[in-house]
Amino acid sequence: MTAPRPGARRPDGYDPHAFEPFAVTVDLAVFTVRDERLHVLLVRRGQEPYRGAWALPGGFVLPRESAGQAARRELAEETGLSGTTVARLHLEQLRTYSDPDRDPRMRVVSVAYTALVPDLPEPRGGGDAEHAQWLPYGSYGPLAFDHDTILADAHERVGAKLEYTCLATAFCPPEFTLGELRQVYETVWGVELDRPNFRRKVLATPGFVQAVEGPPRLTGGRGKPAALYRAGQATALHPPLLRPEGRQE
Amino acid sequence: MTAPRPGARRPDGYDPHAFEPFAVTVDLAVFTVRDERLHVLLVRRGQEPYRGAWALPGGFVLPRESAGQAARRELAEETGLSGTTVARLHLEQLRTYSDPDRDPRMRVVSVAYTALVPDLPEPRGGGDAEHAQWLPYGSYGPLAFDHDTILADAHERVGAKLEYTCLATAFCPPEFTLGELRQVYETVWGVELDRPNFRRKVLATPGFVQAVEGPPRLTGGRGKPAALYRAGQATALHPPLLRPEGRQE
DNA sequence: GCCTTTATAGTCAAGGTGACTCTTAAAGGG
DNA sequence: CCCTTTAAGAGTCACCTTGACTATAAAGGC
Repeated sequence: MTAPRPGARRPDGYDPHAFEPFAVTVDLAVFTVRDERLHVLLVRRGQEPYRGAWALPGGFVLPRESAGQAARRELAEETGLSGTTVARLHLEQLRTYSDPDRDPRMRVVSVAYTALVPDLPEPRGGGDAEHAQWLPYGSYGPLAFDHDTILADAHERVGAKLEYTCLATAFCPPEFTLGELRQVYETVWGVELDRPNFRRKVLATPGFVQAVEGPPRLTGGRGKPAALYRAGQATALHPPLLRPEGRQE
Repeated sequence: MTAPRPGARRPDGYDPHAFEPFAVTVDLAVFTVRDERLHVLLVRRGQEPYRGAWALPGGFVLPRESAGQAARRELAEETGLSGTTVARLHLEQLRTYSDPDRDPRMRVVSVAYTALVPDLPEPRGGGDAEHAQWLPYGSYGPLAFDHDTILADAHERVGAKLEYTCLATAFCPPEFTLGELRQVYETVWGVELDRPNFRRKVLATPGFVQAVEGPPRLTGGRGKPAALYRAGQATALHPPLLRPEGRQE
């Protein structure tokens, strides 16, 4: 009834040719906050199918690498960032998409990853169709393949993780103000948060952020200069920072 | 540098033979609560590698099915339950394991699923090595392949989801008492919960459970007979029901 | 009839939350 | 230079949730 299987109890002999070969790829949902809007890294397809449509960056998993290694390699290639820089970015497996018809050409199983990055300089060759570009979330037509679904799942996941992890600092540069951190929450959730309450909750969570000693200023904008903070060593938030009319998956 | 890729921007022509073929399987971490202990469904391997070791049930994804369909099919085969019964069980994708060396024979990428079931009758042919068996969580030696890792990840995920979803009812029969529901939390989390407080929180969450009209009793054990409840239509818990010294992923 | 066990009701103090106000320190415009 | 605008940051207050705890009710075992 079924092919032999690694790790199963079936008595059949093991035959490497008795299974259907699949292509395995990774797809990347890369988010950043730029100009107070959530942006996504996308590439324009130059061939059929979906020629001319936007798609998530990604690529094949190579013979000797794991899906996670493939994702980090693709992220470095698409953003033009150095390997050491990419190694510090937040990259997390989202889930795997395996509908038999998700690619009209052949059977492709794709492991999707979500990456969160601070506002980076425009990817190498900005504006060049050869490289990925930042687009405001939602500001594009339908994406190729099932990438709209993947991106929606990724957005939902990021929004949920902001509630109970310190993930928001991954969107920020090494040193940031509480206003910038609040911007992350407001941008991803699409809501406005009360400034004093946000401040109180963040500072009340040990290990979320830690104050930077230096001069308590960082100007360029209007208003009273804000103190600088660095990401703390905590990874989970207790208690969680729930969004106003919160839902979850 | 890389093979051509569906959904990417590369200008290369598309060549279905330029990628490495992978086998794609599903692995199942199936939990239940039996005799106040958390149990897992395992199969004993009858062949090398890991001959004689316990392993998670699972199998190949067939050419015309998605990973989710494969998982449900395998679950029906391993438990001996009917397709309609299995269709009602809670089944959820956990994550994908793709280390190049996770199977010594060949390249196998496995999509892991977590299933939660009420205390079922022993799988067909109970005690028969041909079929899966329930074992108390942790009561076995090292599992085959990376299945210890998968199972630990699944356990962590289930524990976390009990906090902010109505998942616990998936462990219970159609009608259950609040004591049984509390048993689920205590068993999965490995803690004791205060009865009155647990009751207050569950009943305060709209849509978590709904009272059954009938006679407010279900006896067989000691103590005052408990009222019966059914699972409500809610899926998320607001506010969450946090475990005592809670951690998360 | 007593003791044990479990369900269910109720109390209370501590702490977290949302909504708000007020002050301070900058930038920009006339 | 003054006044307005903007944002940071301090502080208040009523409400609600929470954990810890006490009390009562209803069953079974001896």
